Amino acid sequence: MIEMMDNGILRCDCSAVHEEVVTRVKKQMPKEENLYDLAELFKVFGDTTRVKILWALDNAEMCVCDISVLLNMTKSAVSHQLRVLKQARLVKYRKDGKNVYYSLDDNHIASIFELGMAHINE
Amino acid sequence: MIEMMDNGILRCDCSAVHEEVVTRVKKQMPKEENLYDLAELFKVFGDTTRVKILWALDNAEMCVCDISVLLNMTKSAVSHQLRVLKQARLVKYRKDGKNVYYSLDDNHIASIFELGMAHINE
DNA sequence: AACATAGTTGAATGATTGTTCAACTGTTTC
DNA sequence: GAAACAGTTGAACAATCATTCAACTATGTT
Repeated sequence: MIEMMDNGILRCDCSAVHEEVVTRVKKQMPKEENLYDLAELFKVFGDTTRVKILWALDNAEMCVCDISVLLNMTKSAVSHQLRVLKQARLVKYRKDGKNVYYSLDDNHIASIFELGMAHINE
Repeated sequence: MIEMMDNGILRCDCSAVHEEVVTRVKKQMPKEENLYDLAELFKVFGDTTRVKILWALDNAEMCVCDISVLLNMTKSAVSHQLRVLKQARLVKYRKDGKNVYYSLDDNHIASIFELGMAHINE
């Protein structure tokens, strides 16, 4: 039997065509929480500005002003996005005088981007 | 000198602090178009439902009804998301009678998800 | 032919989100 | 101390998006 969800109400408007497949796959699925976190991570990658920032920081440590000039955006817009990247533990920063220097905080990023590019150029 | 953008108007409200870094990084950046496509791809990954569908299809070929039961969602909602995945060339399908069977159309997906999980569990 | 089921589709809606704007903090320099 | 600059922040706005709903197509069954 198909396992019921939390509330016991089946939202789906059909009966399983291949019950054995569904139950088997259900067992092999990661925890709901992990899948949610995974989607949240990709959501961070799912914005042109953030992708550009990450790609840039993969090449060099940069301050907010540098990134602003590079991407031709306001410091504010860049700062907002850096905050998102910071919260996702993708970038780290160090302060030096008036400047705040950002750099990558994860060595998986380049690999993930490579794989993404591989899919696009196919 | 920092290269001007298309319209010649600098949106950024500051002068580059490290001009040489900016120009060097700018040279090493991929084409605007490729970075856009990359972000678009990750945008597809950036939704819990789609992540679940892809993870499920990595384990077995399934029809819409199966996925609906597995995720406890309406066929309509699942079908909408399958369309997005189809457009991104991430899933393919075959028709058989009343059923439409979906399966993965890219062997990078599992690797990308693995790397994403690696970042989360750190 | 009529009916049930699998799946798709378009419009509508509520929620999320990226950028802008203005105001702010903090550091350096004159 | 005041001006200048780097960076942050919160509210507001426009745009995007995931799900729902209702109507539809198409295939199989009786």
